[in-house]
This record gives sequence, structure tokens and C-alpha cells, in this order.
Amino acid sequence: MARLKTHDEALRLRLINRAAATVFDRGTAALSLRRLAADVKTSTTAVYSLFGNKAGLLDSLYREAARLFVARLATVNSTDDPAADVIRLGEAYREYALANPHLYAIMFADRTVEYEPTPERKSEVGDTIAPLVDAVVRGQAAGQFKSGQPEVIALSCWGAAHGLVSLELSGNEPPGLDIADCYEATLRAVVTGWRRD
Amino acid sequence: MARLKTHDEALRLRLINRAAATVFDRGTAALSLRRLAADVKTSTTAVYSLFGNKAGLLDSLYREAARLFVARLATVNSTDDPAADVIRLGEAYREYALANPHLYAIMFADRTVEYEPTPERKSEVGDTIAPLVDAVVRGQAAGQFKSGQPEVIALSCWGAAHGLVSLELSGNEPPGLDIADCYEATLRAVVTGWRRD
DNA sequence: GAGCGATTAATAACGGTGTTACTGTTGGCG
DNA sequence: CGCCAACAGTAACACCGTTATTAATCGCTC
Repeated sequence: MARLKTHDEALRLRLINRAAATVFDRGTAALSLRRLAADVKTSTTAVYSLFGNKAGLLDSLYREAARLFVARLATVNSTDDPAADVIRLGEAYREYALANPHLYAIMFADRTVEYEPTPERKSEVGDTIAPLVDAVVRGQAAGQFKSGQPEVIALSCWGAAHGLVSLELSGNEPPGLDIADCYEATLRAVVTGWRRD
Repeated sequence: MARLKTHDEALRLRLINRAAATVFDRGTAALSLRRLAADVKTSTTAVYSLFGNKAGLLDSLYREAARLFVARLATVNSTDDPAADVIRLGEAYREYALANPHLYAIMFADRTVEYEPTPERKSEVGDTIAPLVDAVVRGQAAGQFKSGQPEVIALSCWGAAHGLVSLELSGNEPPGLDIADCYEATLRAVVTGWRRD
């Protein structure tokens, strides 16, 4: 019929990996499709036939980032002290963010013209913090947390973690404080605040 | 000596205002120096002689955003219930962010190659939350909060507020929740968590 | 086996960006 | 009056994402 396809899955993976490496240490703004194509020794056409456009490429990176994120949170296993599990999930959350700042940013921060997550991606975000919601539900069953919508308590913890991590990543933390200590103390404060009276 | 200066303070203000309007409703990425100059009916040279480059322009916008932010927080006056003051500061914080999402982003989120705040800007950020630190100090004096570094407690509250606001602005909030309620409940939980036992 | 047609991929072009070099204008002073 | 220095606008440069065009390559038919 026609010539052999070289814009295949293998090339797709090479592009994803190379793009992830660039985004990982310099952010989405520093990712150039022309440079990316040149680095992988193909043409820009490949990016467009495989991903549609730059947003499509970033969307694939988003999925990859989410996969790593979920995997990291999954390493925190449940115990019979759900409140403590929440704290440990928070620690894992911060560790992932600090280790992969730009991948973390793709998921939660970088809202530019270049990339706005599709609605389906956004709905997936809820799933990524499923372990947290689960811990809250177990904590409620164990009488460690107030009753009510577990998503509300989970969002509280998530927000606190995300906020402090964001401030840390953007360099907005006030100087002279031990950030790790503040982070843990905040998680504990939130958990304590949601305790059953 | 030479021809009359037209790249003066008045032009600077017109550029700032026009740029702020664009960033306000479309973000820093949508700000083009060429368009900006054309809108104000001058040349790109004006932007470079007045601000140095795009980062310099954004730095000026940062200062303007911070000024508005400080002014908004200043409308929350202190009462004899510092813990309640913290909650109300948090509400003001969210109101500002929702009303000026892109200006808020310049201060706390948009870390792109285009603009990284100078060290002096970052040190100013600490000052902007001075009212919060003040409320915490008063709360400690009134026995409402645990003793210790007030900055730690303030950072806790700030982080929680920033985190939830960020999630809300980026559209990452789980559906089916009343965000305003969650926000207030979280602030209360953090404040409760830092209560003196 | 040669030629054709379809499918694929690289190249070139378009309109945009930030930035800088250049050119021309404009004013005060000798 | 003419010069010269300060100034502002224009054009150029090197990029960017994207798209249209062109070239190359394979399978099938004759």
C-alpha cells in the first residue's frame, strides 16, 4: 500500500521519555517541539501525527505523571491507625512533589494556554487521591474523625499538603523555618482539627 | 540636549495598566509585548526602555498585585478574638484570589521561564501575610493557640488557604462539594488543631 | 519487472513571540 | 545655522507552534 510506518509506538515512547526529561528539569515552557523532534532525530511531523499538538503531548505527560504519583501513594500501606496513615500519605505526597517538581506542576499547577487538562483528566485527579479518601473513611469508622462526607475531610488534608508543597516549590516559604517540620505539624494540626470531639 | 522624552512615567503607568488588564483575564502567557505596545500606541522600544524586558514588566505587575493583596487583607480588622480573625483573613484571602486569579497566580503560582520573582520580591511575600502572623501572636497571648514560633502556625494557615484556593482555581476540586463550605471548615480545622490543649 | 496510486514523512512556509541592532528624527548648544 | 547627542520607531534575528507542500517509499496491477 504505502511506505513503512516509522511514527509508531516505539517512537512515541522515545518522544514521551525525552519530553518528560525536559519537563522534569526545566518545565513545560522550556519544551520545544522542534528541539524535541531534533533530539529524537525525527521531524516535527512525528509529534503531530502521534500527539496532535503540544497540548496532546502534555496530556500524555500528564497521564505519565499521574501514573507515577498514584504508584508513589500506593506504597503507603494501610494500618489500623488511619489517622497516622493520613500523615504518612501526606509525607509521600510531599516526597513525590519535591522529587518531580515539574511533573507535579503539570498535574496541579501549570495552567497555561499551552495546556489545560481535558475534563476526563480532571475527573481522574479525584481517583489519584483515593487512598486518602479511603484512609478518612476508615478513620471515621474507627471513630478518629468526625462523621460527614469523607471527601470534605480528605480535601482538607489534600489542600493543606498541596498548599505547603506549592509554597515550598515556588520558594515562597518564609525563611528561618524548618519546612519539613512545619509540613508535618500542619498535617497533624489538620488531622487533630477533624478529630471527633 | 535631545528630543523630548515620551517614554516617561505617564506612559509607564499606561503600559502597566494595560498589561495588568490583559494578565488579569488571560494570564501572563497571553501577554505580548508587541500587542501591548500597539494597544498603547507606542513601540516595543518603550517597554524595553521602561522595564528592561518582559520579566521586568511582570515584576512591576507583581508589585501591583502585592499592593492590592495587602490592601485587601488590611480591610480585615483585628478583634479580641484572634482565632476568628484568622478565619476572616482566610476568607479575604480566598476572595482576593477568586476575584483576581491571574494576579494571584503572578504572586504565588506562575513559575515559568518568563518570570521568576527576584529574591527581593520573595522576601516581600513574608510581609504580605504579616496580618496573619500578627493574629497568631495575639491568639497565643490570649491562650487560643499553642506557644512556639508564631510563623509556624501562620504558615500552616497560609498553606491550607493557598492549597484549597489553588485547587479551586486550577479546577482540581472534586465535584459534588460545596467549596466555600469546605474552605471554611478547613480553616476551622487548622485553627482547632493548633489550639492549646 | 515497470509503472501507478496511495500512504507516509520531511521540508518549507506562515504567523506569531521576545529581543536587539539599526536608522532616522528631534531638540539644545556652540 | 549646523552639529551632535539623546531618543524613539522600524526592521532584523532567532526562535516558537502549526500547517501546507513536497518528496519518498511501499504494494499492487499489468
